Amino acid sequence: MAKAKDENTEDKILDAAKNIFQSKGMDGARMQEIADKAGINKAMLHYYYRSKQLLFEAVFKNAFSLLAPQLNAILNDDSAIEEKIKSFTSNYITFIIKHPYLPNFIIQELNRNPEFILKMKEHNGFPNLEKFKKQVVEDIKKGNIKPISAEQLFINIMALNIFPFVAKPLIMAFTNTNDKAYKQIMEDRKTEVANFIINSIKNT
Amino acid sequence: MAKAKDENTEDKILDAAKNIFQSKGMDGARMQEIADKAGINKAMLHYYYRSKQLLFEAVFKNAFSLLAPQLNAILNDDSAIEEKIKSFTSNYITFIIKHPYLPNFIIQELNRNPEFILKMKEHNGFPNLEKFKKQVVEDIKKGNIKPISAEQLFINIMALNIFPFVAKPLIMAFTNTNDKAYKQIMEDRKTEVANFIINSIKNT
DNA sequence: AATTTTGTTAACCAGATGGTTAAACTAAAA
DNA sequence: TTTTAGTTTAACCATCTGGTTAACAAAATT
Repeated sequence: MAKAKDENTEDKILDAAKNIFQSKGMDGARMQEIADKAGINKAMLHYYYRSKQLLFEAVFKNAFSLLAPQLNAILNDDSAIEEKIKSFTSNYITFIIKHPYLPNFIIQELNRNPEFILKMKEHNGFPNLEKFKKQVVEDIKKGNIKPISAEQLFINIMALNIFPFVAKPLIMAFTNTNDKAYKQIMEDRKTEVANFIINSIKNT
Repeated sequence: MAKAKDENTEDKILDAAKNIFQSKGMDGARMQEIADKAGINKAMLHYYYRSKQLLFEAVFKNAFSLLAPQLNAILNDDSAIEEKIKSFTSNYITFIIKHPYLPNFIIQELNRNPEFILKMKEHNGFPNLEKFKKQVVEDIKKGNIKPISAEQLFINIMALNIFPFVAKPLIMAFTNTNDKAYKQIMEDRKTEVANFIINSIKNT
């Protein structure tokens, strides 16, 4: 993964930190390793980001702000619920294949430090269920879909999309697949998952 | 969480280590903290388990052997697929509510060290999909359920059951719920999830 | 050109951390 | 009662780790 050489130091640090933090977590990451990866002196990390904690937070916020818009796509979009689920599933899986460490990183670090989410909530663009709730209620009333709480449906959508990546080693072991086969299964899920959800909720 | 006082030292250590490792992970855990929690001298940890790594492995194997039988329940049981899903979902969620750190611990540490799963595969009783695959194929042939690959179905079942616990802080934030409301949602899922899955796969 | 500000480095530091050791203690065996 | 083997502790150690400092270099400002 060759880094652009015309990057300024601050960005070089952030890129390196992203890399190390996302694969090893806050506790497993070493400032020296980040400095080495960035090709600079360790003191520079502190010059630009003051402390490991602050550098970590910069990386975390960065990662989170990559994930949040994806979720908003399903929550605040105007399209029909069936369309939403289809496009979200396909887009989201494509997205994670591009950023494989992301969901696990966020989940792991939020579990280590749950108060952290409060800082994220302050940002505008933090995912919010209100609109989605209305849509679900409306669709149930119209008889388009079977009764289900919007929260449960939302959790199911997240679970089916995110979990397979978070639990990759577990799934590879249980299904006895190698990396290639796993990748294919994930590829299949781009349509599979949407069908699974829609089958479950649509009224026949 | 008062520990039984008649426990022998080895067990006291394992209990304390379980506690610390499962909430802080391998990297975040400190040997001194484990010793303190066990109420003994730090040297005892090394006397009984030689190193942090070996103590950790003891804890991990322990945790894994708690999870594996749960999965075998759905994979190697003889009951009908609909029954399986219902009982598994209910049992599994009950189980995790009792051991909230477990799934996250296993997933986190397997991601940190994916080769670790190989050691687990050696154990007999390691979950295996073969029987479940046959059952799914059979049920599709009979027209009981819609066509779906056993792997995808298995992944979906795991995802819907496990993810909400792994991503607890995320879900609480997005659905804007407190601990009590979250607990209720999980309680509801004991039946909700099974219905969701069965709705999706059963032929009408 | 002189000077101030910003960026960068090597060397260093204090505290934490996993692990060791030798001695003390305990209880069971001889 | 004495040995002996197993158990426990306090003190210690080498290394690692996040962070600091002081000197230096390169821009930017005057």
